[in-house]
Amino acid sequence: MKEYFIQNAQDYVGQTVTLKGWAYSFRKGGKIWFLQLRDGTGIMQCVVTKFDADEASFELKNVITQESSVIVTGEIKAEPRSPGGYEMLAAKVELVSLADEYPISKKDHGTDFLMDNRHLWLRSKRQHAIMRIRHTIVKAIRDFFDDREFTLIDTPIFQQAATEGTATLFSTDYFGEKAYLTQSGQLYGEAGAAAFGKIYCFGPTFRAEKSRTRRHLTEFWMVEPEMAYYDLDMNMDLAEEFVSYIVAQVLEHRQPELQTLDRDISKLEAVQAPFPRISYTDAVKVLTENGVEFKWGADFGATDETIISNQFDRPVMVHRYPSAIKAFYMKRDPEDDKQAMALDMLAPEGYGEIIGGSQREDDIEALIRRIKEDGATEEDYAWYLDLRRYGSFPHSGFGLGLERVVAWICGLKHIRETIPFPRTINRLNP
RNA sequence: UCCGGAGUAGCUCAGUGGUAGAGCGAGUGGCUGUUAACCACCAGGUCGGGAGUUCAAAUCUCUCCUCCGGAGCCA
Repeated sequence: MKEYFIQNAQDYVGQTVTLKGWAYSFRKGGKIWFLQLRDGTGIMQCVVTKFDADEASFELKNVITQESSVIVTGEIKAEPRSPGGYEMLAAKVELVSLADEYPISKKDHGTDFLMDNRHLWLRSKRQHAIMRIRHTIVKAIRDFFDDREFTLIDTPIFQQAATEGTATLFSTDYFGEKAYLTQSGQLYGEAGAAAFGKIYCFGPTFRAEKSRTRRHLTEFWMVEPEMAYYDLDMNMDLAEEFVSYIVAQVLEHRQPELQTLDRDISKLEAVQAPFPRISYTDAVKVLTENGVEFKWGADFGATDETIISNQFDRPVMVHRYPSAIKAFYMKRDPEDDKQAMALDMLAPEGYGEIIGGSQREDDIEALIRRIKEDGATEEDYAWYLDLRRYGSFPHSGFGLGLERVVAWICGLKHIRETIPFPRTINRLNP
């Protein structure tokens, strides 16, 4: 059976087709009514008149409600007066199911109300645009790595130990044993890199931090590539190529959606490699020059990140952070032990950190020393240390937070709109 | 955890001691080109919960709850 979708309307001009969807909105007149039909791919204006449609179809105007499911058959025409440029002259409108009074009207609603109705809110134009851009970003991520000799290695969500030791994790009972929901797949990714050379994992990540800001979710998606024989510079080369590719793909495939969101396209078009790279030490100078009192050794706060990223029109990579504020597995700078071979990528326009990564420590003695400094034991990291014991190798990787990238590319004020069903400190439902 | 803000009709809000309000949405009627349509009519309230002050509390006081924003922490 032939299926017809609204997004392909230009191919149907002059044809009589059947569209299946929901009544997004309508205007009712005495002898004519307009039905905006939503089918998940787009919105089609259907014109139902007393003369062109059968009587039962026309009289539906007296009963149909917003979001009722309907099947409409009619001829597609190019029509400049229609919002989408095309419209259907309906011959038949079949009511599949009459909807109860729909909670979401076209007027303003508060975010909390909309989030309580997130399962319905997803039907709206704006949310539709965001989710389709998210989809394109996910596809770009997979295509990018799949086209560059990376192998997908899925890493476990239940983990026995924290990856970085600092963050608060969700714990759960695992048949009498304590297990944590993953904070990162990286350690497993390193095992993958030793087996396959270049790998990536891409899945949900959990943080139990009681963060309450527009940049935080308790459950979010992270993609983490890990590359054998990559040093910090190669890591940064890959990261900038990766992010420029994602932005380019969205610009190529999602112009209407960006327009729906009123996104300033020129800001995205500026995102071209190479990205500026500055050391942590230079970033501190930038802060000092901007009147911020900042001591070398501290971590950047949200406003510090904004000041740094505002110096540039594209993402900036800050590298060589103080080792004291970075994780134990990051390689130390051979030229200065106080610095770790870490990199953070800060998105423009104040969207903050979208990538965190590093060259990994490949010296087993240095690694053991740091594990002990953190109060852990060699046994805790037995299998991880094996990776250094059996053919240690220089390697690097990074993690990119999907939702922050979606928020940035879509120009959203809050990260909670970037994922279909956000999980935040105060939201577990719907 | 800390700091700040909010809670009144289905929704968005106004209402600072004296009879509970508006717009939108719902309902009814009208309209052959609507784009958040328009016109007319109409229904709709535990003012977040509890306690207190007062002749009188949505309004003042105390307390609890819920939500929002920010800090910290992070992608």
